[in-house]
Amino acid sequence: MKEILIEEIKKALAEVGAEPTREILIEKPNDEKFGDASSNVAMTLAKELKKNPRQIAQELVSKFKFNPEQIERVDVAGAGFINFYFSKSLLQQSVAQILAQGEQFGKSNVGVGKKAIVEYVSANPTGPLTVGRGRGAVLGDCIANLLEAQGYSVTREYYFNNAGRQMRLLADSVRLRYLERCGKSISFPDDYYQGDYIKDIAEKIFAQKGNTLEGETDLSFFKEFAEAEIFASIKRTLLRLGIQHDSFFNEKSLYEKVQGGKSRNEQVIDMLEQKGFIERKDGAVWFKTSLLGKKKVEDGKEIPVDTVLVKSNGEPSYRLPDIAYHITKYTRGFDLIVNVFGADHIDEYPDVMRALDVLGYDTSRIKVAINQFVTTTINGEQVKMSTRKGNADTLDALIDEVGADATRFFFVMRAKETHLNFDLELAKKQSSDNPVFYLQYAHARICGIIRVAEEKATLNAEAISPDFVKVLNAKEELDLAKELMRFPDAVSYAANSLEPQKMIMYLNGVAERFHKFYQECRIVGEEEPVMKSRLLLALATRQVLRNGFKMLGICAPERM
RNA sequence: GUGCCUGUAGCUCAGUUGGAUAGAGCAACAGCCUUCUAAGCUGUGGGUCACUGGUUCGACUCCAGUCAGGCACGCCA
Repeated sequence: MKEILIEEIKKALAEVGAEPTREILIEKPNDEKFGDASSNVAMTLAKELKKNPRQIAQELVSKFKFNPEQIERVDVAGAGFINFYFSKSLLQQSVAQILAQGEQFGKSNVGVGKKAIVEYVSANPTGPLTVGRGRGAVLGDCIANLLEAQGYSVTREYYFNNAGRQMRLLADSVRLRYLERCGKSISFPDDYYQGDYIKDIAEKIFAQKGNTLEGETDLSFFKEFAEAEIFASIKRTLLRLGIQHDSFFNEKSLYEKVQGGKSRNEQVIDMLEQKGFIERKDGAVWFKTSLLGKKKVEDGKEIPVDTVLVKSNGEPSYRLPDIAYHITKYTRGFDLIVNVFGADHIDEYPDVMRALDVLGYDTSRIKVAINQFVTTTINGEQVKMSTRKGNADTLDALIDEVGADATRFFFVMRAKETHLNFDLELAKKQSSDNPVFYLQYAHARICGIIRVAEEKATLNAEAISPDFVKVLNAKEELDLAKELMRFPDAVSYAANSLEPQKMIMYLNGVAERFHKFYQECRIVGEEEPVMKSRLLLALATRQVLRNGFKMLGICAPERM
């Protein structure tokens, strides 16, 4: 529908002899008396054409040739808004169209033939997922769903590192707990992993091996055992939320030699060196980010800053594999690269972008979704989340308390850049305060109506002729149809901005319109044509809710 | 100290390249169930859009500064 309006505006502009300098925007006015769709195109052109915006709008409107079956009338209002009013038959037909398209309704083909990669979670296997991680996990998953709905072929990737200092620390933490379990007295350092899960892993080792590993000083067994346990637990937690990755990318592979005898890490250094961005000093290899404008300010003076890629002990810093990893996203042929990560990783990303940029990669393909932290409060008191300290609020515990649907919903119902305050006490309450119930209730209600209607009127709702949509007439019916019609726009809007919460906002509107319709319009017991037309509308509403729920990854319950 | 994010109703938050009378849920108050699920619907009250200045026909939106909170600032990952 939007396309039709934009097309017609473009045609009219051409006739008037004006060029649309900016994208033509169609909005839904916030007051229904201003029509069903609105454009401010006349006002944006006022300055260039040196004309009164109202006059421009009038001229455009006089050129419009709309099908009266679709657009009833067009007005000019306010400072120069062009307001469109949809005709009844358009709304009626849209209901039939939704039912015909079924699960496909809301999908778009803008991404067909394009490959997208969404990297999310990417937590190293050092402990259970925290509540804070859950936000990025759900956000990333919803973004992947939305992109799929846009037609992209989407790869969901988890990038992880099972080497390095943190893993050694983890392994030794497990070893010490194991010795403790064997009855040895140990001293457990403060900077080791404190969580109870370490003891659980040690317990498992003890159950399998008894005290045969007491004298073991090599950490590799402990490391591998702990890693396998923790990874399994992470995957289990994610699965509870319906999250499954297609690909697990091990950072270690970037250290391994590929054809030509060099690792991908080394290749990055070679390429940067060719471009003149490498400097070797103090025994380390530096990326000359200072040449690219990186600086810090100290005592009012600006100091250019370079970045270490290989430490003086010969080990790469994490930035080097990060760059190499991103290059693989290009070489693997992804057209759209989405990275989802928490605010704590905000500093590494400009370095990666700088490197990709100087190496000639098109960084406009990369979209970054940075989610702010989740602060959890218990009894009004803030709890800091840290895996190492062991007082972490685990994502698993949260799912136990509030269920998978509410967990997913809570994490994406707010804009990602807000600091989400997750009140555990409130979330535990399984009451009607819970906003996810409002949506799901609408779905359950529809299912209930259809059940009763099929029983009492002995009919098959799915088999009702779509011709009955022509009976739809009441304001509440047409308002609901109008809202349903907007679904495809809502999906692409949410997908383009990587903001699943816009989907929730939209679905809330649908539920609201449905509840109003329900209040005013009875279905069962009405005359047959009216009943059938309303059943069609209810079915279309159910379809939109289902399609939307699927993108959010929440259930569509038949009863509540 | 520097960078990024945030500040909108009592609370949690929406607010579409700057546009029409700043919205929703919860909480409060008042109504609506002999009829398809009242986890719903209707209505009322509630605002210095953190503060100050600037840009312009027009600013919650853009710019500058101030205040408050979060995060990050390592040859840790």
